[in-house]
Amino acid sequence: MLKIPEKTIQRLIIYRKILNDLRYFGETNLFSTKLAKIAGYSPVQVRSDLMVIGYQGSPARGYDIDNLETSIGSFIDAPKGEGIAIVGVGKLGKSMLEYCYWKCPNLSSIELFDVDSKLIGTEVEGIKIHHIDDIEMILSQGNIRVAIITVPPENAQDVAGRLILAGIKGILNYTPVRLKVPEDVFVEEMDMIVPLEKVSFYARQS
Amino acid sequence: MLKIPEKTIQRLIIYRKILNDLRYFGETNLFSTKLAKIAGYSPVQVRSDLMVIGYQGSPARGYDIDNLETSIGSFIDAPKGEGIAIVGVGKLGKSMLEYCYWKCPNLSSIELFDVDSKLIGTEVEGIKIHHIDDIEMILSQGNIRVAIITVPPENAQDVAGRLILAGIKGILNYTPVRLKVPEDVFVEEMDMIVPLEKVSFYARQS
DNA sequence: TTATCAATGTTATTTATTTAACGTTAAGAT
DNA sequence: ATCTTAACGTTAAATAAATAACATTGATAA
Repeated sequence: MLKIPEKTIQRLIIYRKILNDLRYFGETNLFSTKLAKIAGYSPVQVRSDLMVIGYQGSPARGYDIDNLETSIGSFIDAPKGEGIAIVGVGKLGKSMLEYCYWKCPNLSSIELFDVDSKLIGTEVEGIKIHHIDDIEMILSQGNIRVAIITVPPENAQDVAGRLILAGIKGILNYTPVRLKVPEDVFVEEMDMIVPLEKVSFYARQS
Repeated sequence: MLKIPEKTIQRLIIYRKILNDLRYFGETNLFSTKLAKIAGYSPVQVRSDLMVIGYQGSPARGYDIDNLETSIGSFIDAPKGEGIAIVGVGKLGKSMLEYCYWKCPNLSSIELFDVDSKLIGTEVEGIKIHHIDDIEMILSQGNIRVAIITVPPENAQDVAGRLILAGIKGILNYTPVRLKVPEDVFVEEMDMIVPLEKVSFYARQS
């Protein structure tokens, strides 16, 4: 399978969000220049990204917003919706849950896990928290391939290992730990100290 | 000034964290191979990154952990520590605050802002929450150049504008809004939907 | 003292990504 | 009907980033 650059995928997701917003405001079509300006890229970048998904616009009318949004969706999204697991239901985990719960249109299911016995069995947003030992049992039922890790750093690698055994193929790692995973597992680093220090650095350069 | 690639800066920050951990466990020196393995990059990558900061190792002993950590620090960090402002003290803002408060060694000050009158004047981690209208007044006193935006999307652009007027040069944008900023302001997009959809996509590819 | 050797620093090559160039298309005007 | 034009799709060039190649270092041991 042809490997599509991560940056292209990221931009497509951003385009889709913008198109969604514009459609909400009643817009029906737009040109690459406008999309580029809103997204913060160049028009050529936009056009060559759209080439990847094979979407055809018209020189006269540009892109049909509704159509393009749908096209990006069918390229990016899991056809039957994505199920995710959130491991670690602390403050950050709860933030994530609420965010996903309300803002992710393509989420078909969310499972919550923790080790704290005081939390097990309680509910957040109507979703019950399971003990982490039940991960394999629960994940084997649904077709959940994505997990979010929001546990203390010392438990991160262990949790990652269990998730992978349970069939997880994509991880959002909110811990500062560098996870060791098989190469068919996709890890996105979500630690917030790195970007904070990075922004601090570049803010000073300007 | 020579522009240093963002990826290099990110990796340097990651190296520094790893070195700090190793030092904590009593290690004194290491080779590029080991650092690369832990970080998940190639040894050449590590060496050429370290070239950027001009750090010299020894073919026989590799890199002195203590020295290298300090060298990266003096390259990356603000000499007198960095002050940051967090705008929007909801669940996510509070998570961020706690995280920064406990985990960021180089933070010299944190200011909190919100619009909710119920929050103004109350404290989190002993830090008082100010009204957003006081941003310019308060930021003009300290030398705060970095801000974290964790407000509802509809207020994001307005907040960004005010921050920039108040002299902010770097922004961590936790909203899904594409901010319009002058080009001397560095923005790091922290929206979590994009990476979630991205991981979902690549998890399906494998 | 000198030869060995493993790991470094640096330059060159390759690969990936972005930007530019240019031919193509189709609506609207002449 | 044909010309103009602005934006598209695609190929080519330029830039940026990662990798490979190789010369350099300096501690160790013969």
